[in-house]
Amino acid sequence: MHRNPGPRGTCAHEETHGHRLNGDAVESRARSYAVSKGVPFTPMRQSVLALLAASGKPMSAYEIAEKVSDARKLKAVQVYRALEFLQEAGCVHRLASRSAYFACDHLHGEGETVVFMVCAQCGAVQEAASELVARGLRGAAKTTGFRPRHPMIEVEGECAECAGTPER
Amino acid sequence: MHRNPGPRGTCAHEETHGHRLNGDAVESRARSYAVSKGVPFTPMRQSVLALLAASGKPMSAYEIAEKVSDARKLKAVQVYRALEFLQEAGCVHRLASRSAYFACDHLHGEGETVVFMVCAQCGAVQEAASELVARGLRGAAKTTGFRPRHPMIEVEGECAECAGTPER
DNA sequence: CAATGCTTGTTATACTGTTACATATGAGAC
DNA sequence: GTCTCATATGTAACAGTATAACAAGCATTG
Ligand SMILES: [Zn+2]
Ligand SMILES: [Zn+2]
Ligand SMILES: [Zn+2]
Ligand SMILES: [Zn+2]
Repeated sequence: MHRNPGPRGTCAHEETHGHRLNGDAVESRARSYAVSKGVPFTPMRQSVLALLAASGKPMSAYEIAEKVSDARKLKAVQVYRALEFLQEAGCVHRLASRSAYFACDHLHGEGETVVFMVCAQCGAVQEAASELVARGLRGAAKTTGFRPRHPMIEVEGECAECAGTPER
Repeated sequence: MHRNPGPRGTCAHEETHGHRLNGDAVESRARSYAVSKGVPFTPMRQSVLALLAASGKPMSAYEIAEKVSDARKLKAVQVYRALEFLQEAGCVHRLASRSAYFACDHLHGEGETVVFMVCAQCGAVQEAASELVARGLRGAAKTTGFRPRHPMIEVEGECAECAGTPER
């Protein structure tokens, strides 16, 4: 469903949406990953990813379960299973600060240190890789001999729109 | 309980303990905060803080409820209330990546950007403030006009001890 | 004493996530 | 085709995390 709607351009009513992303590109990344693992990209996985990509904002697993495809009401465990696959595929991230999940259309390199910037007003998430942050983390670790493996960086704040349009 | 045990030096069996911290100093910080807010530093708050400080490792709220003072079995809500106070007082942090709480004996400045380094093996947490990370975050935010407020940085990895003594 | 403000005790409930097991589906192997 | 195997799905129960609501206690103060 909702395949090939043409180019996903910016649309006029951003306030109801999260950061617009290219759902087709995200989905094709998921498909590639599925192929590479020799597993199917099932309708279940497709639906969850499509919902997240269309929303563009973080949603809790239960929120996803309610809203997926307007049809069959999913159980939480089904959503978690789909999310597990999508996270492995790199199409979805988990926001620990909110226990929420969101679609990502970036292609993250292996050692990349990614910063999630979460708007406290509208919930939208922006991502940025920062080599400077990565260096800072390595420096912090070195002072104590800590061996860093998986950094998790989430910054709460206000996105440009919400900061410019307070309380709207 | 376990007041004035003299200087808290390193002890011989670190594997069962987290990073040793000065429980007295932490508690006195909590007392100061209580005074400054005109509220009491109650036995409830004292017990929870003492347990966390003695353990030196992150514990879940329910774990705290079970282990506090060996006596009266606390309800979760009581633990959460104590933790709320202690977090405001700056004596306890929450680890979002583990939904766990740990005592902190640092005195964090207002805008300080703190990195939590969590050992995947032993669970111990080390903290370090990094101005370099702070600059990196500001840089990442600037590219999109994001206004950062509360960074949350948790790095999973291995502490020096566990990295040096794998699988022991 | 009475009023106020905060803490505590208690119950219930919401939200988040996992385990276990039965069933279905789909791709090779025979 | 059918068997077999691995994986995905359906279903139920449960474990773990966190908050809401309200009664009761205990202090300080007027
Ligand atoms: Zn991403
Ligand atoms: Zn916003
Ligand atoms: Zn700290
Ligand atoms: Zn360790």
